[in-house]
Amino acid sequence: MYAIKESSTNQLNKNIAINKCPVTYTLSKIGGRWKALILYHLIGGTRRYGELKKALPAITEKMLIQSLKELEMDQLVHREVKPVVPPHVSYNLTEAGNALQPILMAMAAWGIEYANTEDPSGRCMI
Amino acid sequence: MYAIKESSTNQLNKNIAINKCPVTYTLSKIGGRWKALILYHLIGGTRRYGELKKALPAITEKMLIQSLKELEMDQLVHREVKPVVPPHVSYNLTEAGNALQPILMAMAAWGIEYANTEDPSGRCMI
DNA sequence: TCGAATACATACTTTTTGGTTAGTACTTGT
DNA sequence: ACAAGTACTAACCAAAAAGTATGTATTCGA
Repeated sequence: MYAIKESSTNQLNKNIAINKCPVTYTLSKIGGRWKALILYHLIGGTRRYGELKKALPAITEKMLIQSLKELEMDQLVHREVKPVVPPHVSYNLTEAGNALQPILMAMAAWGIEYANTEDPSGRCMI
Repeated sequence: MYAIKESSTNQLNKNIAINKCPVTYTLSKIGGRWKALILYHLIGGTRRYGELKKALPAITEKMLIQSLKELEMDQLVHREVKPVVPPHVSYNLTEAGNALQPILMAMAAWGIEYANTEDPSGRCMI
């Protein structure tokens, strides 16, 4: 027989880990399928929403805006809207976002060295 | 109305990302709730199963061995069994695992700088 | 007046990840 | 004979993450 769950230990454990450990904290900000990738693309400089979409053909629009929104809330990217029509929205790294660059580069380097990724340039054109 | 799903785009997308992008590849190896943390603890040197368990009180045994197993399969940690009883199993980083050290350290440093984690030493005693 | 272009929003479903509970094997100490 | 210690294993389930499909607003140019 199975006992009843009263609250999410999953969520609880997550928060414990995030609050007590900087490594987990960092991972919570750049983890998931797409965030690191988006950040990596923004290292190149400001990008419009549509440019990101083109650079990441495999991502769905939902995941792209969802990720961008979370990154914005976490103050890793900055969103700028030009009030024109059709809309013109661009994204670029904040200071904290920029500070992730060494991590992202190190991850790319490690991946290039220890994996057989198809594109050894590390440009991440997914 | 909803169309029928014939195969996992989720899995597909994941594999595309992993195969084409070294950043995503790296993340796929150290992502998730516990792996980075375990690796981080192994930086200190060889640890027994029970030592890891004690160091990470919040992790369940299932997640600990599951993570260790995956890390072993990915050749990031090496598992050594002494055929005694009670069993004596220890884990340590492989060369590839060791090469992750700069990334882990950089993640810890970023977390310490940009978060208010409870333990600013970065020791990750969860 | 209709379509194209841009940047989203929302409701819903599937897939994956993580947690719960209970049990195993083997030997030493009491 | 039985508990304790060590390192697991497996069946089951809940919660989170990711994907699908469809719809919105605005204005310009044809």
